[in-house]
Amino acid sequence: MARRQRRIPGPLDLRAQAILRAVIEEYVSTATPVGSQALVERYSLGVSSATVRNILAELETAGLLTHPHTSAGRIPTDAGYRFYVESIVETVPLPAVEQLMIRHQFGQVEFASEHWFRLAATTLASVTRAAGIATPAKPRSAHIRRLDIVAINDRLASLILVLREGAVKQALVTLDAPTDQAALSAVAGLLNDRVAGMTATQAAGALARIDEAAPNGALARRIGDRIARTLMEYDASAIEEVFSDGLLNVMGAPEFADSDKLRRVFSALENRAYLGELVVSVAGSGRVQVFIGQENQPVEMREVSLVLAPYGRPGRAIGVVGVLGPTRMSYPQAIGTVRFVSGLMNELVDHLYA
Amino acid sequence: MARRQRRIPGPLDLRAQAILRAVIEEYVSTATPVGSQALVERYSLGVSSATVRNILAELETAGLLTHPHTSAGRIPTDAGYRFYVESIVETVPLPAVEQLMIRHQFGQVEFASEHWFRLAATTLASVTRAAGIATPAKPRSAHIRRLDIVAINDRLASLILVLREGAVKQALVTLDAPTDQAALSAVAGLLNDRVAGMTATQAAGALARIDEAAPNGALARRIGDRIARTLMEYDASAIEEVFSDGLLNVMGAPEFADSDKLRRVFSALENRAYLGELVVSVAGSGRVQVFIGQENQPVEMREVSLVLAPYGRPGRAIGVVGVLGPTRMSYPQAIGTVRFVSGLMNELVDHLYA
DNA sequence: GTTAGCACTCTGGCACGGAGAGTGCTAACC
DNA sequence: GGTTAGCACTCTCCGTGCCAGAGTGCTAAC
Repeated sequence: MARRQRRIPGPLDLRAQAILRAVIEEYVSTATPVGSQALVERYSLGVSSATVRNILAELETAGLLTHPHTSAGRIPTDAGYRFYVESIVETVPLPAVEQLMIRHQFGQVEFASEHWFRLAATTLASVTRAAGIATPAKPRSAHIRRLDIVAINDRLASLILVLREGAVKQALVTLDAPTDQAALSAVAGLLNDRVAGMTATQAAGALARIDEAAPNGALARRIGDRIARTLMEYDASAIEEVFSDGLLNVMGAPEFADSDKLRRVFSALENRAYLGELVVSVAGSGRVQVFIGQENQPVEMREVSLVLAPYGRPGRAIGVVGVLGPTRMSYPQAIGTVRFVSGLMNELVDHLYA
Repeated sequence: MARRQRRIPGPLDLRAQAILRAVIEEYVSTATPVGSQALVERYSLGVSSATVRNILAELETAGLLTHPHTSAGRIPTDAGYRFYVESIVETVPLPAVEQLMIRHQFGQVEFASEHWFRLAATTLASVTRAAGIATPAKPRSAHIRRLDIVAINDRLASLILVLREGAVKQALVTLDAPTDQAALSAVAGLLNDRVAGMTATQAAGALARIDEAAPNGALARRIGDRIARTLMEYDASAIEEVFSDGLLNVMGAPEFADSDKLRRVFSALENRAYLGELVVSVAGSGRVQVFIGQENQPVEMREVSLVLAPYGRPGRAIGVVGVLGPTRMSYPQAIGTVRFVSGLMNELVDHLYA
């Protein structure tokens, strides 16, 4: 059987594919190594366990399955899952009933766009029984739609920036001299005229041309600086926030009975650099992406899988929604669900920009 | 030794207190049951192990220590920790060096008040090596300082409410008829005059008196309703958000090697009702509160302890900062740190309201 | 009241052994 | 040639027994 040796999974005959599929699906649902016996009993393969054993051995030399030890059943390798996802199984769209239910839930929170991405994570978590993750849609470079300045006391003001992309940013500004709300409103009016519709760099340019000698000029300058800095900082961060829900689902999986594994995954999730990079790459791809076990860069993530999809408008704001689960997860379902939710988020964003 | 039987820990002689203290401090640092031998070796008690054993037995009948099994050392009970915290140990103020370091960190984020409470949690986590938790300061009933309306498209507007307490709330409003920014600004001006400085209920009253027949009256009415609802919803939630950091520290403790315990604690932390109640009670108390193991209402929290303190201004906004750790934690240090951080937060809030 | 001494108890680790599961191989079969 | 029955073999898992070690509680002496 080691006759047709192959390193990369080549064209597998249909029967082998069916058996690989059966092993994966059985393992996904039972979490225990799958033996030849169990396969012939539970799947109508039309062959005996001995034949199945031969094929299992083949799949193992092809690198798609392994053995925890000699007398145990087979479990899929990461490559096995990958092959399964790419070549064997067609992704199942989310059942219409669930689609309707989710749409209904999103209807409930109606127009509180800042909560959509949280709801997306929660929904993904409950449908897939894994952890749902989501980031708010964030533009590569934000545009100021409008700014407002509110006095807090005579030396302190709150700067409120409404972005074209829907987000609101807030910052405090200390003032050199006692200033009342009237002066602040005047400056707000002035600056609004100057910077509305601009990005951080454009605004910085426009603000540099403010005449400090003009009435309220120094104040406008000071506040202008704060605006530019706030926007720059916002643009500089790849992700604003990563919201996750249902981590408890993942914690419940038998592969995480050892709390050390959990620790590793959690610590990877606290690593904003990694997540930011991931989000950027997924956002760039424009479609559902699957990262299985070893395919994840950080070692701590090598025992889990991610199914991620971007949402939003490429030119404008982009965010990511997805699912995190053990490598032993139902990929077709996860992919279908993530695809649906990202589509739904797209609709919502479109509605906002229409 | 069962002569002076007592249910509630009565006045313990000084030597017994010293031994209880030694047991607790030894157990806190080693996480293994403490035997009489170890005590005489590591603490200069001036008596033999036999005497120590007698006293340990006394402490056990007093309910302050237990035995995992006959031939094991002693571990403190929750009552033991409670007695230790209340009667034996004086809380240690945070070392000046660390105080300075923390002040410095808070200086770095300068005036982004929305981030203070996150930083507080992060700081508490890193200093105490447990999990830090914090909520933003939230008023019992919010006051509108100012409102602003920004058109998103001709049927959709973003409502921005700046609260006296510093927070900014955002909501979307769908419009019955196509409306431009000019009309929205006019309505914003009108409503600002009407509701500035009001609470939700006051605003609802004032808004009810808007004449729908007046120019822009219907629009003002619609937006007014949205304002009232947004404020009501904000007031209704006991807590806005609970931010936690350093949960990894807690996960690392040996008592959580079993991932099921972790699961329980996490699920309790997802229970907003419980947290809300807790925050309210701590906020009401006005001082550092310690909840040890069994003293926590939810069963899932019976294996951890909380050290919490309120911050903010009683009449206005109040939040909570604190630490969550295993019952086997260094209470004096935790209390000292929490006290310092809540004091620091008070200073910051005062500065904002001054 | 304190202490030395000692019997007693319980855990944790380790070796052993049998049951069970599943494999790989061989030889027969269609 | 592919398929299958049969079987020896391997490895885990689990329960049992055993031993060393830690620590207690008690007693009797100081």
